[in-house]
Amino acid sequence: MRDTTPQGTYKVQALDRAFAVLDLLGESETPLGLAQVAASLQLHKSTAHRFLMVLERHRMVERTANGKFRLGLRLFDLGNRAIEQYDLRDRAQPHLRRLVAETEETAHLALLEAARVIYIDKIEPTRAVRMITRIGASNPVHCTSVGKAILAFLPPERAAEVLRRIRFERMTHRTIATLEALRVELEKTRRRGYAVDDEELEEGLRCIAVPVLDAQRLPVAAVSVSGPSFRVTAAKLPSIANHLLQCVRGISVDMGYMPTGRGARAVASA
Amino acid sequence: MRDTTPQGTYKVQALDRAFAVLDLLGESETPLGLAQVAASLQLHKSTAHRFLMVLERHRMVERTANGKFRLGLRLFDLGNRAIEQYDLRDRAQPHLRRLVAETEETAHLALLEAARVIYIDKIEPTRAVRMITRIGASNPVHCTSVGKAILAFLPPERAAEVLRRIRFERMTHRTIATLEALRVELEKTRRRGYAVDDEELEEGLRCIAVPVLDAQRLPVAAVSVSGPSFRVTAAKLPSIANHLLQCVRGISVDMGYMPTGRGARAVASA
DNA sequence: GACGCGCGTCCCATCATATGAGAAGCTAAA
DNA sequence: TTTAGCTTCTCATATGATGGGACGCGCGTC
Repeated sequence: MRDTTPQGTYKVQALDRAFAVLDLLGESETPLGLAQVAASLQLHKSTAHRFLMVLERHRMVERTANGKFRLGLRLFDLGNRAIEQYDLRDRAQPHLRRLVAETEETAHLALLEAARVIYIDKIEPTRAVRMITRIGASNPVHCTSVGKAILAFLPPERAAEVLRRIRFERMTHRTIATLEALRVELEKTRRRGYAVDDEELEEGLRCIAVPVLDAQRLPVAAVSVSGPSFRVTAAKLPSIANHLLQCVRGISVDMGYMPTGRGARAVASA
Repeated sequence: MRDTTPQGTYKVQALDRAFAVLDLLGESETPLGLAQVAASLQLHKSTAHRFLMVLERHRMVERTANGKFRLGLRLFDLGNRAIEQYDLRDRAQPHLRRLVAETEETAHLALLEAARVIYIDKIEPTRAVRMITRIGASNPVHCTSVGKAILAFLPPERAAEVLRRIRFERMTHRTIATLEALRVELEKTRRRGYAVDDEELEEGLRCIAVPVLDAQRLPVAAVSVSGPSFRVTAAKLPSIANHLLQCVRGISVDMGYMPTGRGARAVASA
């Protein structure tokens, strides 16, 4: 396994011990007494006591009515801040780079907002013709592969909400123009596990996308590969889709959404 | 006087510093560099560096691509374990969902800690405008309905303890600003059995809350319904309060606080 | 009631530990 | 190339954590 612990050096005994206490309390089903903590971690009573008091002052642990210790709510607070400021973008970037290297086409990372998709990152292959997309820009869901990828795997009620909001603007002669046609297309997307935009947003541009699923297997974003139709041919789609699936799986693991690297296919659940 | 300041003593410098680092990163919108951290906390570069390396080893912080630091996912993990131990949240959820279905407004579940309330769960109606509250966040007791709901039903000596700690920050022009005014409000809350926050935290936001009582009839949490003042009108309050009371009664039963489903009204004991 | 036991709290002399000055690296911009 | 700003690393020092041990409390047993 690629070890992410480059240096075992850098030690602060007090911190290692304190975190061991938190770990222990986190593992334990029930609150633990001072003596139990001290014994489990081979700490002297007085040492354990001091740590617990300090941790309590920081609300990292708290005491139950009978004086036992358990994890405190400050952790809950910090934890929520951690994922909040945590952005998908930084995590996804290395995976996107690899994807671009593999496919030699442009990759996008996008989020769904209302009935539009917003591109939060874009990676281009070095020698490709520049695409005109701008990070931060948005497009309607119904004519983008990222939009369809997210929509297809959203729970029905949330998908319905988005569908209601779509105004079927026509971008090219191939743009999906009706709710019914879109429904059919989403079903197709679910079955094959990836979404395709075949010149529906822009003439000559073909894209393919898969959703990034969170721990609840809900799509939080989508990754796409886009390129000129003459290079991104129908025959190549399955192979590109495969790279995409590997890519989003990597992202999910890095986000902590999937416990291990192996897990089943990221999509194709329904 | 019997000091409630449990311990100003008990110090472990290393821990205080480490938690200061986590606080800082939690406050900051963007990831911070080593130099920024060291400067903000008046630590020496090398000290800050050592701490960050250790924190990183424990996955309490992580580094962005450009080497800056932000909170790590271990905190998210521990934070979730922290609330798991109160299984209040899990047990309450179905009841909250029903409440939201009935009222079509946002419901919150909150705990009291020190002189603040911490939101541990939030359920939003499907088509509501999203509220900005973040799970894990906290607010002062005196300007929230959940805070007042808990405070009003706490035994006098424990309530006094909390009251002493309140710093009457003003959030809107309606925020309760004095201890006396708050006392009157709490008395009113006790009499009618539910607490109201009438734009005291945020302009245009009205909330109503009732406490969740444990087996000893002591409040352990509170449930609130919040919505824009134009929808949550004064006329609707009694009806919403009724739904709330049913909701917390259900929670109490599920938690094993009340032997049967019928028991008397959850509140209105005093 | 007295005793023993387990547990949490507290104190303080000792020395292991964290500390921080500073040097060395690294990268990007001038 | 130099400079500036940042991170990484080393090491002698004394600060700050450590843990032995005393104390007190509550509980169950004799």
